[in-house]
Formats: sequence, structure tokens, C-alpha cells
Amino acid sequence: MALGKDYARQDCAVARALEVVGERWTMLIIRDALYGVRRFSDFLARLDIPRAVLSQRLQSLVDAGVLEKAGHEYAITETGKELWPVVHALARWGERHFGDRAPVRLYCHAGCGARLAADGTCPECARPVPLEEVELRPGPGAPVRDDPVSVALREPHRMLTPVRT
Amino acid sequence: MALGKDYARQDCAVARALEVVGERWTMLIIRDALYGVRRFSDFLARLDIPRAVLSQRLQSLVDAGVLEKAGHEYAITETGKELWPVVHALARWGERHFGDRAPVRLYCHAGCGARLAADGTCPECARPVPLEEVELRPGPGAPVRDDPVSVALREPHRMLTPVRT
DNA sequence: ACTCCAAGTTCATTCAATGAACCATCAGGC
DNA sequence: GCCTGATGGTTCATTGAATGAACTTGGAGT
Repeated sequence: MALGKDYARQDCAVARALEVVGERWTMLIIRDALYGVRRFSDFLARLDIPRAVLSQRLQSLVDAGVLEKAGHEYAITETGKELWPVVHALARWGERHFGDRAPVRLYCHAGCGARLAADGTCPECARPVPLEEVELRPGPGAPVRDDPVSVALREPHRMLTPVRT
Repeated sequence: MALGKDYARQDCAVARALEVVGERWTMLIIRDALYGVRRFSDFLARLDIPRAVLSQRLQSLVDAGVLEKAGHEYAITETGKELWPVVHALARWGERHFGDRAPVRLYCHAGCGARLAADGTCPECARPVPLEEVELRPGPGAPVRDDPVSVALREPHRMLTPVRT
């Protein structure tokens, strides 16, 4: 399997997780699903991913119980929501070590407005912030994408609430 | 790029991170590097990865500053150590949702012996556990691999300390 | 029935993963 | 000096997935 989900001989929970979310594009699909993207065409517009690959990845994620399909919408499940710490940790790491400009997007506590700490807690409230209370805000490093979904996300947006295009 | 590091049009820290650590095998290499694996042949034995791919991945990680090569050893850098929250979060997620048997490996606080909570804190000491104080212990789900590195890791092992084969 | 559009499939091409075989370098031993 | 084995790679033919364009399907509205 060229890039795939097969770490068969690895006796390890990390490998098990990567069989589900370790393929190319998958983590970005989950990121967007956490943001509230739900429609096939919206994932397509934001990811620049071939339709065939998107179709296959969405199906895999549904099979794994990370997404749930209802009509033409893919919504993230509880299992999927529990990937938020992984996505957040990756974002902070990428930003800290490979962010050539200012952050493009900030994760804030909707209640008090403070930016989340690296460990996902709110520095103001001194407690972990549940995903539902996280608000996406555009950061100082202006994003350049101009597809409808990315444009919609230039406004502050509560995590998990469907993105309207 | 088939599976690769190219998420060029993604204006996002997650994508930036995945360009470095998102390719097949890379995260497992980092997992092992955090455990203390350092030699080419040891990664090879534990991962069942083609030599050519391992060689290329190690080089990429050195280029990105995640690993550091000294002689014939690849050691993890500070940048690499900061991926521990990502690896730990992935492991807990994989274990919770896709662990068909009992955990193969436990992450414990070397001081008090308690198992780390999902957020990386020690439930006994009620504080975050620095990577240096994390101890690997074999879990109740017996691992089946019998390469020298995996065998060595059946003993309790402090994170980052070189694995002796 | 007709139109439109989002969703998804098909397919030829490209490019990376795979695994076996080969090469390079170094450390002992003779 | 020269053999021998161990380690750390590189090379290369093959396989299979990613890509992107073209095509098909299915439902909503009129």
C-alpha cells in the first residue's frame, strides 16, 4: 500500500490512529469538519483536492465513525471531535516552528476572548476549553485564499457551527 | 506530489505542520525517536519500512530540524520533542476508539508511577509532566513484535534515553 | 418532462512506495 | 597489508495510489 493505512505489523495505538487519519489530506478534512465545513463542494473548494480522493477519504472517515453522513452533509461525530487536541497541537507546533509570517488563524475562548494556550486551556479562565466554546478568528497574517468557504471563515466563527456559503 | 509534503495552497499552520510530519511513516519515526531509538538499523527493525523510504524520511526530518544527525545516530531536537503532545494525543485517541485489545504501552509519570491523563498531566501530581519524566511501560495487551528494539522496550524505559540493543 | 446543479465515478497519466539487490565505509582479526 | 562482517546507505524495476479532466448520476425546482 503506497501511502496508505496499512501499518499492520505495528503494535501501537499511534499506528492504529494513523491508519484512520494518517493518509494524505485526511487531517485537513478533519480540520475543516471541526470548523463546520459539511458539504462535498465546500471541502473541494477549500482543499484543492481531486474529487476522487475527497470522495474516498470521506467514505473512509464515515466507515471509521469519524464523520456521519446525512443527506449530502458530512458532520463530525463525537469520535471526530476528540481529534481536536491533535489538530490544535499540530497547529501550534506548525505555527511556532514553521510559521514564516504571523498566524493566519487564532483559536480563542468564546467566553472571554482570550487566545487558547498551547495545551488547549484558556489562560484567563485557567481551565480547559471545550470544543464548543472555541471560536475561530482571523489572525494578523492575512490569508490569501478566496474560495467562498475561506471567505466566510474570515469572520469570527464558532467551532462546529455549519459554515454558510 | 502523490502523498507528499505539498499542501502549497493551504494557508494554515496545520498544513504547514503536515508538510513536515504528515507523510507516511514520518510520525512513527518520530514516535520511536521520542522513545530513544537512534540508529538506522533500529528504526528499520521496528518499522518494517523500506530502507530507501527510511533514508529519505530521516533526511527530511534532519533538514526540517526535527532530528539531528551525529555520526551514525539520529537524535531528536527540541523542535522534535515538542511533537510529544501530538503523538500522545494520537495514541490516546487511537487507543480509545480503535484499541481492540488492552493498551500495548502505557505512558506513566516516572516520579509517582501514575498513568498520564489524556491531556498529558499526571492525575496524582495534578500538573503537566515534562517529557523527560515520562516513562514507557508495557501494557496488559502483550505486544507481538520480536525485533531487538521492541524487546528492549518491554522493560520500563525513560523517554528520550537511548534504547540499547 | 426539462433544466440545473451538487455529488460522485471513470480513466489515462504521473509519481511515490516497495522490496530486492547492490555498493560504501569502517573495525577487527590475521 | 588484506580479508570479513556489520552498518548504513543507494539503485532500480515494479506496483499502486494521487492527480485532474471528462463524464455520469440523482435530486430539486418549474
